[in-house]
This record gives sequence, C-alpha cells and structure tokens, in this order.
Amino acid sequence: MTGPRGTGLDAMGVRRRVDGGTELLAESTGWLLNGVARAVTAELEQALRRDDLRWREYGVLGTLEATGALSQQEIGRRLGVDRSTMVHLIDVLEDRGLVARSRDRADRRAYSIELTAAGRELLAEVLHPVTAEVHERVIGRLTSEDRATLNRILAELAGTE
Amino acid sequence: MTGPRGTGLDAMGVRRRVDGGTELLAESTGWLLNGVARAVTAELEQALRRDDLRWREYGVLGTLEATGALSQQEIGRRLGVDRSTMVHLIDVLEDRGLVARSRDRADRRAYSIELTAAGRELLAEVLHPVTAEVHERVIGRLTSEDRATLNRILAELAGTE
DNA sequence: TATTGTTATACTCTATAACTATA
DNA sequence: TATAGTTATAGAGTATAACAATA
Repeated sequence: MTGPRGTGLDAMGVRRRVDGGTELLAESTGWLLNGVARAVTAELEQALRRDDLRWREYGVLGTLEATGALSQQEIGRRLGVDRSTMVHLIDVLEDRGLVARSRDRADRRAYSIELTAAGRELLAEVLHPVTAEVHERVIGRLTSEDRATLNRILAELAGTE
Repeated sequence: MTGPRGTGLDAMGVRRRVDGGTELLAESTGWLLNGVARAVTAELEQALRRDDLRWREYGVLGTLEATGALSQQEIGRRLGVDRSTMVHLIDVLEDRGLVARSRDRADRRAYSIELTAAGRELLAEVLHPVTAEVHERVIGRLTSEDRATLNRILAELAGTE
C-alpha cells in the first residue's frame, strides 16, 4: 500500500476526483490526524492504566519535567485545561506524592508546582518506557525515515500553532 | 525552525539525551500528534458551528458519502462510538433531513442509514469547502511536499491500525 | 441464543460563576 | 481593580444494562 506519493492532493490537503466532484473525508489530513491521534491516545490510556494514571496526568508530569516549576494555571494553559479543572488534577498527583505544591515567593496567590523525586522517577522508570512501547506498537511499522519525517512535520505544525 | 532532520530520534520516536536519560514528552510523536489533532479539531468545530454542525456529525455524513448506506452500529464502529450514542446522533441528522432511516431488507432489526440529497448537497457545497479552508489555515504553512508526505504517512498508520 | 436499535440511568469530564487571598 | 486558586454546580458526552423486535 504505497499509493500515489505526493500526487493527487490539492492545495488543501484534500484529495479530489478528476471529475471535479467531491473528495473523501476519510482521506483528508484532518480526519486521518484525528483517527491516528485517537488510536495512539487510546493505547496510551490503556497502557497507563497499569499504573493507575491517565493520559492527562502524564501530560502534567511530562510538562513539568520539560519546563520546571509552573503555576497550576500555566500548566492548564499549556494543556488546554481550565484552571478550575486543574485543581483536582493536581490534587490527585499531590496525593500520590508525584508533585508538590509550594507558594510562589514572587506571587503568593499562585502555587509553584514541582515534580517530586518520586514523580521524576516514575517518569523515567515507568512512564517514558511505557509510552515508548506504545509508540513502537503504533508507529513501529513506519520506516525510521518516515518516523523522523512525521515527527519533524508534526513539530513544525505544533510549534507555529 | 528546521532542527535536526531525522536525527536525534530513537527507534521509539522519543528523543533521548546523550547521557541516556529519557527525554521530553513534548517532543514525542504521540504528544505532538495529539496536540496537532486537537488544534485541527478545535478549528474545525469552530468553523462548522456556522452551520450548526458538530465534527462528529460531519464524520457520520462523510462516512456515509464514502461507503454508501450503513447500519447505525456500523457507523458507530467506524467512528468509535457506542450504538446507544449513535441513536441521538442519527436522530439529529434525520430531523435535519440530512440522512434517512429505512429498514434493512436483509436484516429487519437494522436500519439502513443513507444520505439524502440535502445531505449530499450540504457536504459538497458547504462542509467540504469549510474543511478545506481549515486545512489550509492549519497545514497551509507546510510545503506541498510535506503536506503530501504527512497525508501518506497518516494514511499508512490509519490503514493498518 | 444472539443481535439491532432503543431507553433510562449513571458516570466522567469540563467549564461557569462566585468566593478568598493576594496583588 | 485584577488575578491564582478554590468550590459548587450545571451541562455535555459517554457508556452500561435491560428491553423489544428480529435473526
């Protein structure tokens, strides 16, 4: 299944019939993107269940690992989650000892949310490996070149949102 | 922002530090995929709001257009939606005259859901153009080669799920 | 006995608005 | 006056389980 490489796609990223009629939603980039993302998320959610963790919670931990301490609201901003929704999310992670709340010294209204040693360890020992395993299952069938290309293109799209 | 092209990514699609530690969720394929898909879906949902239609409803119409008549359950299977959830979804589209229910002659427990002329017209005149416009906004900044490549890779992943 | 569509129901997720403490 | 976090609450979306008609 190699299909036409770079041909048959118009400027919109939607394949059109030669007769000028309608094209297939199922082949549009957005549709495919959504389907693949949903598949990956579902598998990841399934895999993380072993550690009683949700995809979203993993997102919080991974964000903190990448950026260092952040306020609840800032984490929510990056994840597309409302600050009211963040409260319970952080509660759960704090109860499990994976993150810690401390008052931001510069602005004492805000918390400074940080990874604990346990949180850092869980990421390194369990979560990243599990994610890698899921990635391997889902995108492992691509050539390594395609994997790198996919990653580059997605990063480009995500970066200029 | 060109970054390393095809380098720095291990077999898992996760960038690793030279020191061997795991790295950056934010650069993993699954994370990027999820973020980009969410952005596209949000924009699409926003655009479809003009026609008082949801992304999911567009999915039903687009699926029927691609495949012809299907049972409610079969549509749900393709969309990852439970049959109980399909009931209301089809109700809405039927009320708007975009699809029609008729009993499947071969199996009279099932409905045969079909696009109406109005449904077909809405797809061609409004929905597909609107989708194309959103695609253009979101992935329009990619080179046409990258767009085609992205589409090909996603189709490959979606096809072998 | 199994399956399609249906309904009632319960559960999850989320945001809105009002509150508090800080700024 | 504005903002971070909190709380209560209400809405959307979803699945589960039981039921009718049909297989």
